[in-house]
Amino acid sequence: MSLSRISLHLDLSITTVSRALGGHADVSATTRLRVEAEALRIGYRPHEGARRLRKGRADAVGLILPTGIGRFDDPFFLRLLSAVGPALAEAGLDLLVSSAPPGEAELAAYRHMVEGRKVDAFLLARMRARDPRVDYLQKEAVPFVAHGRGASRHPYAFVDTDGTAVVAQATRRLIGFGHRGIAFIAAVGDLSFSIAREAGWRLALTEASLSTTAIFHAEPTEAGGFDAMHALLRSVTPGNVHVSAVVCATDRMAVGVLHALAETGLRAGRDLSVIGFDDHAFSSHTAPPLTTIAQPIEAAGRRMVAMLKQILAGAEPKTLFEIMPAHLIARASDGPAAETSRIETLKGQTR
Amino acid sequence: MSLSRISLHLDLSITTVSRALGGHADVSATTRLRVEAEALRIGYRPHEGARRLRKGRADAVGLILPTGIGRFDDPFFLRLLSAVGPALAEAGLDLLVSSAPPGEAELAAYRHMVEGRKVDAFLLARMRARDPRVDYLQKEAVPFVAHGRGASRHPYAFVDTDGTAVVAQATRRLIGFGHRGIAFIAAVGDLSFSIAREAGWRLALTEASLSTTAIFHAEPTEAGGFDAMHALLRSVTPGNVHVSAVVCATDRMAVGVLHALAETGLRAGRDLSVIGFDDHAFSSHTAPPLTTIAQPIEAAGRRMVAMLKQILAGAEPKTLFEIMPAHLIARASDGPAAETSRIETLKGQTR
DNA sequence: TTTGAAATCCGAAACGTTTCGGATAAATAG
DNA sequence: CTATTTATCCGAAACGTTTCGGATTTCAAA
Repeated sequence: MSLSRISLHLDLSITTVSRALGGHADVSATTRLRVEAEALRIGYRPHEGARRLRKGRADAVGLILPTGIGRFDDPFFLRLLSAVGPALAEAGLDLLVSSAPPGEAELAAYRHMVEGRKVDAFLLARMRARDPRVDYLQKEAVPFVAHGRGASRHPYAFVDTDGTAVVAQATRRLIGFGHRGIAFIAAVGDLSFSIAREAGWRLALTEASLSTTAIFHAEPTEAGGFDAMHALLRSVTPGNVHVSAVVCATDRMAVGVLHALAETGLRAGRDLSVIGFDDHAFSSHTAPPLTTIAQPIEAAGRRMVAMLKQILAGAEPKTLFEIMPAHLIARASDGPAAETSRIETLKGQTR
Repeated sequence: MSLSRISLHLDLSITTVSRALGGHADVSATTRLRVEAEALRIGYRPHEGARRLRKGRADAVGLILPTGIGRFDDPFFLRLLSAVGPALAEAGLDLLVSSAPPGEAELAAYRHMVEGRKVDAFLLARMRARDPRVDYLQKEAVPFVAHGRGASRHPYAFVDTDGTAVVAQATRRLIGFGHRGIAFIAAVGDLSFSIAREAGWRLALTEASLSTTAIFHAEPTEAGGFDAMHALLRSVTPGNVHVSAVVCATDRMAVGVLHALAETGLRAGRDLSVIGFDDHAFSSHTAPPLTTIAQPIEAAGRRMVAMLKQILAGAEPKTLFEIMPAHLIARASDGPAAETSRIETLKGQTR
């Protein structure tokens, strides 16, 4: 109804109008101008459905948010979304979003989009070490770009933060402060970001010949960090490592740690050093303000879109990857180690 | 290529296959079964583009995230998205997401989806009192359901939280605690949720013949709350109202208030009562845990989708609305008023 | 037996786009 | 002046679906 409107009005064929708008060479400059003017005048927009039907692609990409405990309101995704949205729009790609808890429902959501030919490609976030999503998408040969990387049989396109390097750096900072017992609170599951960050902690500790036994696992939420800190406090008994610092896999966990600490009367930054990861908006407003690590989420999102465009244009996914640096933001939740472990003395006091 | 595959294999016409799958009455039970079996066998999925082209609708709804300072990583949107995603999927509707800062770019994003016929309807969040989005969509006759409501010439479908009632209740609680100077920290701009909440504060205060002059405006972020609290502290001079409690338009602002308070040495809950709104995940882990108000975001999202289905089925938008109750969650950031304003004594001390 | 209705099926057109393979006219080369 | 290239244009088909308006067969009512 629409290309034909222009063609009727200008007394041209539909073909010519289409090719004029498409920027093909076999239409004269003057007709192209006429067509463009008329298209503008009537506010012409190609019908997406028709174009997709004809061209066989959807010009859309899918993103499925992992919901479920601890994942469904992580600021990470919103930051990623708001970076990815405009970048995609500029590339003429639509973004189809759905959400599903990891597991069968999640794969069903991916299948739904793939089989309905709703999207040409996917953006994947929150990678897991062994990720069934990449197995599925590679089997179906639908392209994707991941944020994070796991241990996959076949390589894929990804952008990742160098969590290992920066957490090692943060841990060395704690060692430099004189801390000798440094715990890590990891996320449960095989979330690749947590694994990488844990590796950094482990690296710095073994470099300095310190123990890596003080590791705790919890949901990557405030409540998870809270529980993990309680477990840590319970686990400290004479003979164990004297933990005086904690690095957390995420800021949200660090907030829970701070809370658990405040409950006991211990002062974060003085009695126990705490470092987080993500530098979310609330992290500079905790008590005390959280020393944490900032990762370039928005830049990563834009880079992912750029890669996607390359893949859609025929580039080989395995050649596309980028590891972005993150940097430490020193605030007030860490500092020099006290001479004696405050946790120990606390233990002695309370029964 | 696909309906025809089935029709060839079963020696039926494409028409019959289509109507069998479509559940029409003019196809015998036995053929319907045969068709369904074959469809299942080859994993048939209708081509979305073709269907859209033919039926003239997109079977998709749009949601444009308001980005920009203070908005781009609000947990609210993620919670809304994760509720709305599965509900929409179940209704056979796709969700197209983009993001744009309020203003010209935002309207352009809406136009992009409308004019490309990418969506049949919209979900609107973060309503403003005078919202150019509703003007545009009503002018174009594109259906939508909003979360929140503003002052619009023509009524529209919405679900909203009864922010006024519950904030009034919270304010009365503070009055019951003996507070007489109760400030409100509102969000800048004409965000309808903030206006409604402010009205509740105003209502309870005038009921009790108390002053409503202590109102501050800031970005609805942690930093905004932090700044507003500083402004509040500065504004307290002998002769002014003695503020001993603050109700914040959002939890994120309350976090900033708590931070500013901690900096001065004042204790929230004892020296100054603070109440937030939203009950985000971090709110039970602040220091002290935040007394706040929980609103049913997920239920609201599902209700919005239900309304959308009704509108798409022909219901009149102005008949569809629901105001959902919110409830107060008492934690530790508020409590009885001290005899003398702690802020006053602080003022006296510091120079 | 005839007639009409009911049940079941199907051909063809249409949705709006892109593209293949020419067609026509003008310009250039021989 | 003819032959060939070049510049523009266009008809028709195709993408996969739904639906309109019959067509055919079957069956019961008259």
